[in-house]
Amino acid sequence: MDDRKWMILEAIVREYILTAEPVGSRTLSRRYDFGVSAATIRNEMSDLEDLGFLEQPHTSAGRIPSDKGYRTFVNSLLESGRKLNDFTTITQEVTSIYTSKTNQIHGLLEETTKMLSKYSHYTSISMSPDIQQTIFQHLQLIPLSSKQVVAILVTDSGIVHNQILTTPVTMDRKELGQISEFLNEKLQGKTMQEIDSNLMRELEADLISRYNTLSDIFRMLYTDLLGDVSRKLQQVFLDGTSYMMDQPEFADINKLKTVMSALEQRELLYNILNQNDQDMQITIGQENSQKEMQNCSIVSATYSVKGRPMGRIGILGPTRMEYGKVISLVQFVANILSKILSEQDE
Amino acid sequence: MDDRKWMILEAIVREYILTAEPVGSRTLSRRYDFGVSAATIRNEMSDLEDLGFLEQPHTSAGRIPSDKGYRTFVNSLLESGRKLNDFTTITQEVTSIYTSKTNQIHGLLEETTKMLSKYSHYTSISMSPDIQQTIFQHLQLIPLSSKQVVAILVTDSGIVHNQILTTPVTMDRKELGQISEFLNEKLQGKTMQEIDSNLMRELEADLISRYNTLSDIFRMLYTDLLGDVSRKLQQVFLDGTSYMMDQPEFADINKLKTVMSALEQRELLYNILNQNDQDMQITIGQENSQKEMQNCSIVSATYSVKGRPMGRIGILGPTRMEYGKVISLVQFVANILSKILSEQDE
DNA sequence: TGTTAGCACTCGCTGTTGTTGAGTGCTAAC
DNA sequence: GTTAGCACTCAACAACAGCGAGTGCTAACA
Repeated sequence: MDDRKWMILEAIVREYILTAEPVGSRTLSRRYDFGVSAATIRNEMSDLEDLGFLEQPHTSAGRIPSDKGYRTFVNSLLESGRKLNDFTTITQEVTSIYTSKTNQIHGLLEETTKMLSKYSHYTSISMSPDIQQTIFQHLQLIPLSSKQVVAILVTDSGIVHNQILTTPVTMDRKELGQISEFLNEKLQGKTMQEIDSNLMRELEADLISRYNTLSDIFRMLYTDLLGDVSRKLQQVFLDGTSYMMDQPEFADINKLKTVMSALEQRELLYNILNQNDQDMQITIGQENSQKEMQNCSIVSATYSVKGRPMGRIGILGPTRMEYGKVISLVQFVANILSKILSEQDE
Repeated sequence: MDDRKWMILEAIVREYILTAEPVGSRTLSRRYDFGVSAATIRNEMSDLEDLGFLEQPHTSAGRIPSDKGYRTFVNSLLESGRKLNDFTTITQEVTSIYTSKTNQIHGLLEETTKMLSKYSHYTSISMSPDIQQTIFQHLQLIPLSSKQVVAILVTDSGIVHNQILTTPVTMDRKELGQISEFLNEKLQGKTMQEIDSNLMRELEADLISRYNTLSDIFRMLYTDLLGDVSRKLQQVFLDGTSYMMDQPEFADINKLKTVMSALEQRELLYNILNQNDQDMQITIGQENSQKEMQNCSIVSATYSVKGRPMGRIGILGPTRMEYGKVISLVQFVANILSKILSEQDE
């Protein structure tokens, strides 16, 4: 793959991203100056097709990039390392939106999703922190009625979960206080991941020996709040789905429906956002494990609190996506979000 | 408007809802037996058009119902009072879905929305309770770090809100305990609506005189959690948006986009669901105050806890909607939901 | 050997035209 | 008041031609 081929491929990708029309050799030679004629470009394009970087919708049309073509383009973007797009101009705006928001992580993520859509004109997704990665901070049990207890779990980075537990027997305030005090002492500083069934069994035994009392609520706490319920509690935020309809590739209502239906399934969203756990993750077309999404690309990044990765935010669009712009934006917003979250946790 | 006209109008509405094709006089006379010829029907249809119940897409097409036509049809459905559609067959399924769910209202509403879509094949919406209508039950302040406090508000019917407050000065556990104990005593049993700025000012004075201490956190509690933040805290659940794409009236991607964009605006969803506060509310086409929604109809009903209306659930579709089925379903689900919510609150 | 001009060919897109058929309104007879 | 008959309308569909952007191939050129 020589230099000229590379330049032509890049030009075709850029041109197609811009126009959404198959790119022909003449158009290309008119708009770009490669110092060779259309005929030469034609030969190069034919080669590029043989190599799998381009595709031809039909014989007498121009070429469009294949997934492999986009992939090469994107890799080169990433390797080049130069500033792709400059979003520092909106720093002010973004931070002001963030700080105006309640300092609850869900509110921040909701705003994040909105902003990603607003600035990219693509559909965007955020995912609330994987609770397993967070650190236990505080547990509080509040009696609500004779048989109902609200359990409040606070982990670091401002995540608060609550759960109503209905106990078979009446619990008095003192018992509840004992249990929560006990757990607060034992679980302090542990990551939620470390709080597994083994640990809880130990603690249960310990609790019985200490207070000579055993309660169902202890087990309920584990199954409903502390245990591996992370997936259940992880929220997905979605915005800008209607931007999908601006894309000519989704003019066909059936293609559109395939994608839109997929976007309604939380589990599926979770999967497309977590294909691997690289910090910056770009999935192009067929690379996507979810077949409903194989006409789409997803650019996502992790956000973190004090260096610990917590969740992902991302942008979803057709494979013909403005990768340069989108990658910069996602990276930029993920950085600010991480900064805000880390600061506020102090 | 004589009996025969009425029968013809009803037949046209039913036929059009079924086929989505303009209904002609011959089709009608073939499928229904009015005992008169197509020509007579033709005359009647012409009259119905003059009266504003029907419309003609173009000269040589059949007629379709106007909004007024649908309205008449729907009113008669409601007045007739007879069982429109029987959904009792799915009672089992619905209750089992509900009881399998965590007894948190948000989880229930999420499931409700999913079910409404699943059984109706239309887009559906739910709205979490208007916190103003709920009754204060408990407030808890948990110190998180030296300057951060988690405020937990529990109101009746299992609604728990939490909010992280960042105080300018360090609060000790005792002070927090005093404030929450004080407020719990004073606010017990009040509806959130009653907790207004006047009451809070009184309480603030009272608190100062009692403990000779004043804290910013008191005011923050009001502005961020107790005060008129109901709209902010009210969540909207949406599901089945992709069913919109099955409707031939939205084959035009621009019409579709208008509606889908509207569905992304929470404020707007709130408005369309709360056009008035009748228990069962049906808004047809142009009756809708939101112009983006004037190609749509919305059928919604309140759900309540122990007779107190809390929020709404609803179904949204094209004006050519299966009103009979949808009305029954919404009513049915709202009833079960109310029952579950009222029981669980005991 | 790589590059280029020329040329025949392909094929989706667009616009025209004709046909079909469901539907209408009107009129006159029942 | 009802109905049969009839001329008329008009969207939808299919067939067809012309256009134009694009291709691959060939032969000539540096």
